[in-house]
Amino acid sequence: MSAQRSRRRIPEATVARLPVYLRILGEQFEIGVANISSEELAELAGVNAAKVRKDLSYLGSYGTRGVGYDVEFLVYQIRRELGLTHDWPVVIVGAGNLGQALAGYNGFGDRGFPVGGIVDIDDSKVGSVVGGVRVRHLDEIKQVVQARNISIGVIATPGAAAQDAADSLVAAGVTSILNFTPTVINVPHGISVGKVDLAVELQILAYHEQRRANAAQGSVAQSLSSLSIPGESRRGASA
Amino acid sequence: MSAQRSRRRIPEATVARLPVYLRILGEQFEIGVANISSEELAELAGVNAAKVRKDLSYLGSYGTRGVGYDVEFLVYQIRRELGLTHDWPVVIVGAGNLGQALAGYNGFGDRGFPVGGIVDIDDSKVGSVVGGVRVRHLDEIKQVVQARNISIGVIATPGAAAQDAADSLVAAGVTSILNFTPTVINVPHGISVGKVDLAVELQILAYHEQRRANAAQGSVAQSLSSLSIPGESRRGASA
DNA sequence: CAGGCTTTGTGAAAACGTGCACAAACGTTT
DNA sequence: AAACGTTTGTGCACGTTTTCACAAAGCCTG
Repeated sequence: MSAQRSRRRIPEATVARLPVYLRILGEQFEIGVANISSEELAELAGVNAAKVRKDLSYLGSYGTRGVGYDVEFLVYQIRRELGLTHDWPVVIVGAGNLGQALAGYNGFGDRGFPVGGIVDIDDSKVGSVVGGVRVRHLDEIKQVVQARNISIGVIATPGAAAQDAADSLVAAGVTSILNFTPTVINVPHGISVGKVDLAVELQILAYHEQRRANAAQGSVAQSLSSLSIPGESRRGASA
Repeated sequence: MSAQRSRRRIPEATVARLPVYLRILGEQFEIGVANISSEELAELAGVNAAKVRKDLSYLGSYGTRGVGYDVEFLVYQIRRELGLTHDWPVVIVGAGNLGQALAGYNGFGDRGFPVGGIVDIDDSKVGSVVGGVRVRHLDEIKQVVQARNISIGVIATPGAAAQDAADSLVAAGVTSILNFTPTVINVPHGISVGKVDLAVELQILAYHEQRRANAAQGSVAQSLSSLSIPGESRRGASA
């Protein structure tokens, strides 16, 4: 039974990076890499090596000094910490363009999040099959959620319907929501919300583009264009 | 003519929130709201009012004490700061499931990012029309980019092709990339990279779900699970 | 089994982001 | 024109995240 007691709480910034490490480690394992150093993993993830070590240290002391980390073991530990030891079926609200694309996207189920149901408010969509799942009416969401014990919902409706969708999801018993609309949704305490907004991402890039343009105009031609590595980072969810 | 000189650099966290304010302000303007306080805007955006004021203060002192902010003027200022005073056509690499969904998604062009081109490496896809744009071959990407003076590229390929796509985009002259694949890409200095990864978002939610489950098991059924309203934040790009 | 080389794990410092609290500034009312 | 209520703009303290730097711990070689 349980040897491990209460893990220290993992910082949100670290939680957001663990999936990236996980994916990379999985790939490395596939191609036969049995051991990896923080330096190598950092290179592949596009981050600082010290950050990798600190992130991994929240899982426990699973590295070997002078050697590195056992890839397979690390994969197991990260999966365990993220709660990926079993599947998390999701319910998609909205069977329009986006909902259909999401349902058809295999990289969804492949990564432990099978589509457990799709609902839509539009009768003309109900009954059709997308991604191998039959679309049911929004009114039946509670049955869908409870039948499969679903705790994660995805909102893929038009923005105007997002709050209604969120309310329906919460009423049906869902406790985590991934919102693909640009609308900000309100949920009760205790419900986690994640957001993906294409327009926001593009507008951030536009800001950098515009900044580049201004800088080029302000100063003269500058910059060496030596190759190097990028740099990513992530966001937090709720708390 | 340029009256304004060098703006102070805006923190990345603020840049990520400005699009959210912008959207809300646009909606408010549509329904006839001419003036708004930081408190009201904060409520609608799901953030702290002081944060709203600090964010807006990076644009300049455009509020009126005792009154609030002029909605229309604020919309203009944010758009100007984000570089949204003109369209930014984008080129999509990959005409598969995701690429087609993106091209067909109107909320893309509607928000100032029209699809200026789609390319794919697969000859069988070349020539078909998605979202009103004809798919061209990856080899022609440079012509596509230069003909429309495109500076933003979107990677919607399978993960394994992401680095190649990034290289092609950079070679074609694109300076900002939005990567929809789970693969981490390397780009030269000076190229901005944004990333959208469904699996990562879901895995973060899974972590919170699992944590909730553990907590419920660890302690007895406890009262209200205190934690969490929404609360979002965003990421930085490269440099 | 000692000495050298490598790599982890982590304290401590620096950088960054958030939220409180309040003076300054504005409109309104008397 | 003074007193009052409202709301901005920001200094400051606090919390979080990143980065540095190095001792501790392991392997390997001779």
